[in-house]
Amino acid sequence: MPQVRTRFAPSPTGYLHIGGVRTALFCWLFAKANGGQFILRIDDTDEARNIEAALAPILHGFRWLGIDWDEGPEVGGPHAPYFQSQRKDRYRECVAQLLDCGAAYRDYARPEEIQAEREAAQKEKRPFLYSRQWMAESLQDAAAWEADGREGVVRMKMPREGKCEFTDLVRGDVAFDWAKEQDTVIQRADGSFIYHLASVVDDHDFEISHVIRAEEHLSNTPRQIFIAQSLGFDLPQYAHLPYVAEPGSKSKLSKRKLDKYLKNGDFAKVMQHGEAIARRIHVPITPETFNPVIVDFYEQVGYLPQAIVNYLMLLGWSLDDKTEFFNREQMLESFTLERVTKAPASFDAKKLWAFQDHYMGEFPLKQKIPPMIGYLQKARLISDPPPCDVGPTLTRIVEAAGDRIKVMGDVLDYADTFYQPDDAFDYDEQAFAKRVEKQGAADLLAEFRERLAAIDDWNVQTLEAALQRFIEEKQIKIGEIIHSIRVATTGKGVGIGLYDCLDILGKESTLARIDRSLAKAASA
RNA sequence: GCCCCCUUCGUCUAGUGGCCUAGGACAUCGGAUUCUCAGUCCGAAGACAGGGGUUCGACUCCCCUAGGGGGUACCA
Repeated sequence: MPQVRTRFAPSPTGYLHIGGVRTALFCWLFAKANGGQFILRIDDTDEARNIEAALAPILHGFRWLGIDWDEGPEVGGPHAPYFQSQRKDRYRECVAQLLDCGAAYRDYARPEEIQAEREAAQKEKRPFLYSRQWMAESLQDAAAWEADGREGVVRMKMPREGKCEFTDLVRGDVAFDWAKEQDTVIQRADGSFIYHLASVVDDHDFEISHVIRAEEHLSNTPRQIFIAQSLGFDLPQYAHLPYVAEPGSKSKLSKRKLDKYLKNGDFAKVMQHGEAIARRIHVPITPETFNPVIVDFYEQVGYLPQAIVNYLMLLGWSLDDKTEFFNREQMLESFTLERVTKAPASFDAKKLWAFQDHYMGEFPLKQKIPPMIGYLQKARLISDPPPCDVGPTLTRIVEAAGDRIKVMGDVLDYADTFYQPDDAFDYDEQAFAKRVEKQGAADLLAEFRERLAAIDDWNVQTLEAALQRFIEEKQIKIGEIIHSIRVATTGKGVGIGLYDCLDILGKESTLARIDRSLAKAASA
């Protein structure tokens, strides 16, 4: 096989769409699995103003996911520039060549005139084909029409017989009638260039061997093939991927329909969970920047990139009937286009969550600590720079929390109380009412507080022993006391194991917190 | 309207004529374990879009219908 080169061509929109990443991932995977290169090209044909700013989050997102590019923005490469906005001279040259060889023509029809022909055809239920009435056969034609105030566009003079046949690496053999293909515009009246022309020229110039893109381009392929062939280019291999569909439907996933997706329970849960974290770390929550259709959402909330990549890889691809987890090497070893599915796959935020759960579980404790310190800082629970003793304590907390922490941001829920002052930590009032203010609970708590006060050697074992002895003497079940201790010392109804909790807190804090809670209960 | 593509449990999928009374995963629902929560273990329920062919035999091949999606743009 000749050198494999694939490309992904994002538009600088300011955000990285989850569906776009999936397509890019497959391009990257295919290139890397075949010892090739992955190129990033920027589709900024329409006069985008602030390209740099709109591009930054996209490049950042790719890097975060570990999808690195061999050529493109910021890294350059032998075919630079990789921005369509900077390649207009080249497109102009190609249009001239197309005009010269007769594959394209200048057309002076007004949009209304084309529209009228189209409607007439539809009325008669026959396929529309432009009459080429305003096709300039000569310079004189052109001059005359221009004098008439008409504006010219450049159209491809598509073949009107035969079939366009090609083999798609995902779809198999596909065929289109040439006669059904419109004389597509390649250059607008204002001189700007249409995507199809730019794309074909770029793919050729950048030596792209495999055009892997979303299936919405399948129907566009014949016209691109014609443009490429007319320019004398060798054709790349094509592979059209099914698009990523919205939760619970087969429509294409779109950033704009967030409201609709939030009606889906699983999607809503993931969103709410993310929002709760975002609020605590002061990340603005707007549909434009913060929602589960955008990759940045996951980075903010603290998902692991490998979870996202693994999930996305399995959206429209599978190795067999069993294998679910792939590390980098396994991905590259097993990825093939042949095993890409043909039908669209809906995005299931809950399943992504399950992958996150898995990868978080095997992520080394030590490596969790630095990012988690970041969350504590952003939530203003600790200073920046962090106090030097934060590491060991946080490690104990995180270890005790175990797999309760699903994403990095969850650390806030389990650690916050340990970083708040004994006289000012927050209470979950509902839990407090249920467990501390309950009949008799405060008395038991007060009694057990004295047992705690008597412990000299404060550790998990002695704490557990003390509580066990206490419930035996009192002839009560552990459930009758343990919850009130938890709420009294942490303010929360749920949390890490109680003995770990008290040990981390230390004797002094534990007693102070119980006292504060008893006072609070008494005053209620 | 015309052209093209697609269609297996709620979701992601395995399945290339007999291995399928259709397998796995997520979600769901039970039950067990546990100091809460999370987890873990065990179990249950759940699909070949419909109709015709072809064949000894069809989830697998062919045709039709329906549904979904895309294209038909001086959008990408």
